[in-house]
Amino acid sequence: MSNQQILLIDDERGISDPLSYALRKEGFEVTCSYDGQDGLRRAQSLLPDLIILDLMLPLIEGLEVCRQLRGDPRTREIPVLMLTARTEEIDEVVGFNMGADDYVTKPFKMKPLVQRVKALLRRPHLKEQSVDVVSRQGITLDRLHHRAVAEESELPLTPTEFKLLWTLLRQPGRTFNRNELMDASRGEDANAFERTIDVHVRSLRQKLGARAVLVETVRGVGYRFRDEPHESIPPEAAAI
Amino acid sequence: MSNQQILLIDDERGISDPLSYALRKEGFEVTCSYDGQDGLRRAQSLLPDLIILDLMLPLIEGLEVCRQLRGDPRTREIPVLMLTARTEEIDEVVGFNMGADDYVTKPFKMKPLVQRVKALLRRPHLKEQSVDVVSRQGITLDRLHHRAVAEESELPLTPTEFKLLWTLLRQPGRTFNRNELMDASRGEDANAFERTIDVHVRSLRQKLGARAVLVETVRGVGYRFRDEPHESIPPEAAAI
DNA sequence: TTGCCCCTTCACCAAATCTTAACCGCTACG
DNA sequence: CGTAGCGGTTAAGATTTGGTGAAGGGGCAA
Repeated sequence: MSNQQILLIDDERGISDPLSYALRKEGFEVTCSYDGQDGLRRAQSLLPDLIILDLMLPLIEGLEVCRQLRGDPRTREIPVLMLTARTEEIDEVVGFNMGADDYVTKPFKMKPLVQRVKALLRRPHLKEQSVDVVSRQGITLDRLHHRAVAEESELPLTPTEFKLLWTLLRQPGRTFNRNELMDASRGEDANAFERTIDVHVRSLRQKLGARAVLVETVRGVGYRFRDEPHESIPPEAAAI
Repeated sequence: MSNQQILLIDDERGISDPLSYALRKEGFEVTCSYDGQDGLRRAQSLLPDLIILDLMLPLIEGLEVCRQLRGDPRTREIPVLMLTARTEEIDEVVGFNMGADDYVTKPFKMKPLVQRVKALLRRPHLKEQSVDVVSRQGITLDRLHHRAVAEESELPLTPTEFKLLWTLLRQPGRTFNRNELMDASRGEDANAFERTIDVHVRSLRQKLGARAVLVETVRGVGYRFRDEPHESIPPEAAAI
């Protein structure tokens, strides 16, 4: 029981069985569930370290399960890896902005999937690592498909704008100075006119429309993505 | 930018100037010092994230500076990058085991040096890495997010005010003279009208409202942040 | 090659912020 | 009391910073 626990919710035994086998061989403790309702119940009682969730499920479908997981404070933080059958479904997932942390399309290779699982589990607090989807405040970025969605409607971002937003979105609330944004958006390269960032930010804001306010200017420093939900900054924690 | 701060101690302007320029362009906040004594003082008031130290210095030579930095608990953990003129000197330095964290021989290329600097800063140093959050008496400063919070409500500080408060807050009870506060808030530049600080202190106090008393005036010397584990902060007087 | 898209610069403006300097009142001390 | 020194206040002027419109260049596909 000292191992990490994974809850696998999928009704297709053809998927479920080999996957659970593979995961167990990697040393994980795997619990299987074959429909949404049961999966949800187990998630809430087990509080596993990770949930692998099929999009198409009997009784309650995957998206709804995901939504409910996110709605419950006990399960809110558990990483969810979504399995989808068709590529188009991804759009749906991304579009509904259900907060899956990553997803994989079926059919999938076992190795890469296990890798993704490990990556998600390795991530302790920071939302980083090899996550391909980031989603905040109604904006979802998928860097695999290079798609940006804001509340159903797709955002036609240019590569630079995308990387910029990706960087900001990955660490909401953190302020980045123009240099950081510079080499985040433009690979390496280094020295360019810092103000270039401003121009990109501008066009980004234009495309974000009403959501433009989420990209905040921190005068004298740089930019940051608004991060409101929680307020708690460790009070007396980091004293010298 | 109240981002990472570097103290550069080197008397050769031919080295010092271009290096500080390069580092600033990378987004660091650089303070220069041109002799060992001054450098040591500044290190203790600034508590920078990194110190670049020339081995050959007027007044107090580099090794001695390094030794004293290591002897002071406040500066003990700050990474030191040593600059030496000749390769043989490195052996000497290493031999004395003064605890420099890295060495670079002059002449050096700018790029690699900046790389080393970044590496040192990235490294989760001995204990905990550089402090990004400071919190005292109900006031919390977070330089990563660039947020100042006093009892739930956010303080809209200007960059200078932020740095000022950051400096005071990091060493509560310690009195800083106006020069120290000057180069803490004004990154470099040095001798401007000292009274400028007074004006900043005033606007800082205004924004602190009831907590203004925490920024104390030490007549004839400078300012300090109140340290005493104070009991109750004025209850109703919160309005400005 | 042309046209289009995207990135980068540049110039200009308004707003935010910093500095300076003058004026005041308070405090310490004979 | 009287005075010098020091910090508090204020307001105006100087400077910095970010927003914006537009021009120029490069890459790429038609």
